[in-house]
Amino acid sequence: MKFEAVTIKDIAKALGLSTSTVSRALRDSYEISPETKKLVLEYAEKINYHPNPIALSLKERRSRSIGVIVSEIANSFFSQAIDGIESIAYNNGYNVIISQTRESQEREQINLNYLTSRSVDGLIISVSAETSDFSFIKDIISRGMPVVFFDRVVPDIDTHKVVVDNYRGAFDATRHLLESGYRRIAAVTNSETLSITQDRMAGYRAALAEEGIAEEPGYIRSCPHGGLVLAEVNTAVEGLLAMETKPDAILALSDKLTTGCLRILKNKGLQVPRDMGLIGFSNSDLTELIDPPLSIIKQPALEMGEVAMNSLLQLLNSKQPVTEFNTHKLAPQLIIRTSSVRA
Amino acid sequence: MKFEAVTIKDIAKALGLSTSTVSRALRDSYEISPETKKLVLEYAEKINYHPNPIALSLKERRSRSIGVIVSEIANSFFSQAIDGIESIAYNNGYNVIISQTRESQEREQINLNYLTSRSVDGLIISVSAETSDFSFIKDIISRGMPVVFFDRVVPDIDTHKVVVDNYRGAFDATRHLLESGYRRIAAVTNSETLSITQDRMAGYRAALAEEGIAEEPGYIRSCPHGGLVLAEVNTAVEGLLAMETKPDAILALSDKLTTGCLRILKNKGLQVPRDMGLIGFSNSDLTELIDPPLSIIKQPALEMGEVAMNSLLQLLNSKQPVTEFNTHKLAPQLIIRTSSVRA
DNA sequence: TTGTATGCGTTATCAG
DNA sequence: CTGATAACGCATACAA
Repeated sequence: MKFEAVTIKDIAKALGLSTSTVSRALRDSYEISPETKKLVLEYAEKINYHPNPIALSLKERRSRSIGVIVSEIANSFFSQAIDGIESIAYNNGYNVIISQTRESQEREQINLNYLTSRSVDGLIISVSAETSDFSFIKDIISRGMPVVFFDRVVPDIDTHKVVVDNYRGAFDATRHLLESGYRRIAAVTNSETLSITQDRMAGYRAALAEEGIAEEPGYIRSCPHGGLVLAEVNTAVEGLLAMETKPDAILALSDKLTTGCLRILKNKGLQVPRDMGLIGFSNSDLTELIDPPLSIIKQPALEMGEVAMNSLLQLLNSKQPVTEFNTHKLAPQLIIRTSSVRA
Repeated sequence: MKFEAVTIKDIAKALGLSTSTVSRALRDSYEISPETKKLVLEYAEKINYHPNPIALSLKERRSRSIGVIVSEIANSFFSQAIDGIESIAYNNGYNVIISQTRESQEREQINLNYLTSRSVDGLIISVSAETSDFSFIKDIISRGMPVVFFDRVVPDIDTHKVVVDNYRGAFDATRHLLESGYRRIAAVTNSETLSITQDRMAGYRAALAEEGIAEEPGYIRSCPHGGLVLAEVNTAVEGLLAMETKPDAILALSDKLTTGCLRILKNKGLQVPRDMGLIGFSNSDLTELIDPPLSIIKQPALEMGEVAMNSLLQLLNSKQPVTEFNTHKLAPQLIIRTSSVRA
């Protein structure tokens, strides 16, 4: 017994009307008599009629669903952002289809392909760490698919973007470390190709430069898969600790990297910030409960999701092709929790 | 410029063939000549043809997408479960549409209604805390919609279910507290109507009974919205602390409740487990980094999601109506991290 | 005010 | 081997 829904035909047959009359009655068309309308509406209600959205999609050439592509759902930042996206989507009658790339360019391509041919009406994308070839995304945009980037954006693609001020976040955090007395500040970074990595590194460098501190290349350790592969983080931190002049603090450039660094330091018996300064981007909900509480740079993930979805709605609802695009740059929250006095 | 996809018609026209021939060539039908096939396939490739899945859905009466209904996406347990669901779905060519209820029965109804009106081939549901009337879910199942429950199941609805052994989890945790010397163990619980709450409370009670400890009603504090509303948790914990014979330990029955209790205790200057024992269900990723590390009952969320999706696939792929249903009961992981010696 | 015919993109059935 | 036609469920231009 398959899930068989009632169709307009069933109503028409039962009431001795034509499908078009029923259709119009259901849509409350002005050209249907009140009696017929009442008849149809009541019967539809009674047999629990719901229009088939697939048929509607085929007709209207839109599905009222949007696709979301992130690297990993089970990540505080992304799940909070998806929460925000879903809220706005729900309020506007859109379904949200999610898919994850696990930082793989190939999966990104496949998902993109799948979703666009799946006739989603629009896409919200945070690109994968591995992706270097954006021609495919460019292509679907140029073919008229509304796309909004969030978090990991592609600078030279012209469309709505939603980010935090990554430069400022990293700058402020680095400066805070400097003000706390740290001088040898290392950076554990995400894939270098990501916009967010570049912006954050720029902030890091600027803060150091401002203090007249020369950049020490050995202090910059990149994790191409952004901490998704824990071994990468391990290598990075071990590398730092093995240096002759060890850094005295670490700036971690993503959620996973922050908790990864913290975990590794702890495993080695090093306490933060007593033995090593640490501050990083994070949206985990327990950083305040760590003892001593961890200082973090927090992104307004929920709000970013909401803004992204609202931006997408704007694209979806505009009849004219949109040519002016916004880059929404929200403020990151620098949350200082540890005593600022250096050990 | 709308996103216009290439259709079979375009290929047919360009190649001077009929749509049926093109369709068959694309599906590699045996009745098409190799030359024609080659011609069609190459051209399709060239112009980047992809079949319109909406048209296919209409024809095949299935959408190759499934719906997931949870109370909140931005929750470690659920986001990990969704991760697992998406992985299996992806491997099997299904899209995942997520929606959240925020523990509201009304939103659950609306989402259910929206998803079932044919746009989804099956559903994976974790019911909302508020829901008491399950007739609607019963109804859609009886009408043939494949449904799998996970985590929060409805006991008297007959379908596949995926849970952890909640009884055992709570039982073991409570016994651990008892073995550590705690005697006045309180329980901060989720909505009483939830299956998981009942099972966990049964485990809690059994462990106490085994030790000959009488149940103290004042020690059981319920949070109808499962910690989604922080004030609820606050009231619960404050209530416990205000009692003349305060409890010496707390069993927290959900993710949000565990971190909620911890946060509140900390805010009051009470340290766990020195001043108050605490153990609870949690899937947060930082519990090991708290100092002293927090003991938790962890659910294999990712695996639960995978099992749920696999169960749903079984329903989706069976031609016969399924009459035998499994309840997959996975083992919760009791992770003891704090020193077991009572203060 | 209501009914008939057409099309959205695809495949299955039936002809040729 | 290939083509014309109907059907999936719905909305709408066109008839009546």
